[in-house]
Amino acid sequence: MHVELQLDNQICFRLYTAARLITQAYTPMLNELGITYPQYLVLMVLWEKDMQPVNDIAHRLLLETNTVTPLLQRMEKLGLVCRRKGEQDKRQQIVSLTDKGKEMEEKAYELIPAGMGKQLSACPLKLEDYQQLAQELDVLIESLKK
Amino acid sequence: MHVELQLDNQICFRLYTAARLITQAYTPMLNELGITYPQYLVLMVLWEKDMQPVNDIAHRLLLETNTVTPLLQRMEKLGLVCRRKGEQDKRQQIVSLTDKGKEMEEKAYELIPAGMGKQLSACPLKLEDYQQLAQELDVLIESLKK
DNA sequence: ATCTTTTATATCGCCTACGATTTACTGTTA
DNA sequence: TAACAGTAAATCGTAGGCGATATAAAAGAT
Repeated sequence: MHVELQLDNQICFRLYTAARLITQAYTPMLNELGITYPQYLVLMVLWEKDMQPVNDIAHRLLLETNTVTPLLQRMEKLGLVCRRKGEQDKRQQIVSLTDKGKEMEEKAYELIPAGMGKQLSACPLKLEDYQQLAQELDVLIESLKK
Repeated sequence: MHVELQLDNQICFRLYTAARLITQAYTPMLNELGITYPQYLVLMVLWEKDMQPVNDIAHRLLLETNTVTPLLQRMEKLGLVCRRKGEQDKRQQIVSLTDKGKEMEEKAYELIPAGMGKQLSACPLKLEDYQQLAQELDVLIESLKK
């Protein structure tokens, strides 16, 4: 078989796998919070800056609105966010955190860094390795978004 | 907000994003082949070694059988693989490539390395960077699979 | 040999992702 | 201002991922 087509030689397969596995590592903590990983991402975006239109959230996460809209609808049902029409631009839906959504930041702060630290304690990567990894991923991401 | 919970500080968000974007980069070539990225992964596994039970394919890809089974069912409909009961162990389904599935390797070899090279030509990462990235991802993956 | 446990797949339900299309509203132009 | 092009969300359909459960066959125990 062609060497170029071997699974072991593919950066994409590694990214695909690493992304799934590290998301799975978040799951126990996220289960305690009652949310999923993409929902956690949306909350992080809103913790940084509350009251954003759907498009801004989607751009921040590099997702399409047809992914984010249903995500927000589910989060609204969970009582984490609320959505209301934009006042200057009525096409927009402005998404804001409910009290429950805001309070979840403290709970996440108590659970997630500790939980991930525990799960990655066996991982021999050092702080510099993570920083380098982050930097290389940023370069790759920047090149791939058109 | 807590620095630990900022999107920009999260390796997981980078992996999640990089995985999605690089998969999207494969899509134009995979569309020409009429398959999806996970289907391409299964084909690569079978190009390496034909006639494998569902479990072996799933283990190779670090996926669950409840992901792989429907994937294989769709690939069977596309005429890429066929499945038949194992002879020694009748619980197993042995998956093998059809002629169409085998021929796709050559087409993939013509399309994919060239297509990805083109899309990553703007990416400033060098060969050593990719090798290092691959190595760090392998370490991370190894630590995360239980 | 029968009963129990384990194992290999399959099925079900929910939640993403995302291409394609639709709807409502805005901004622009004739 | 009436028509039109552009934009923000929403909707629809298809294909993953994955937890939970079901089913059938194999392996082990009594």
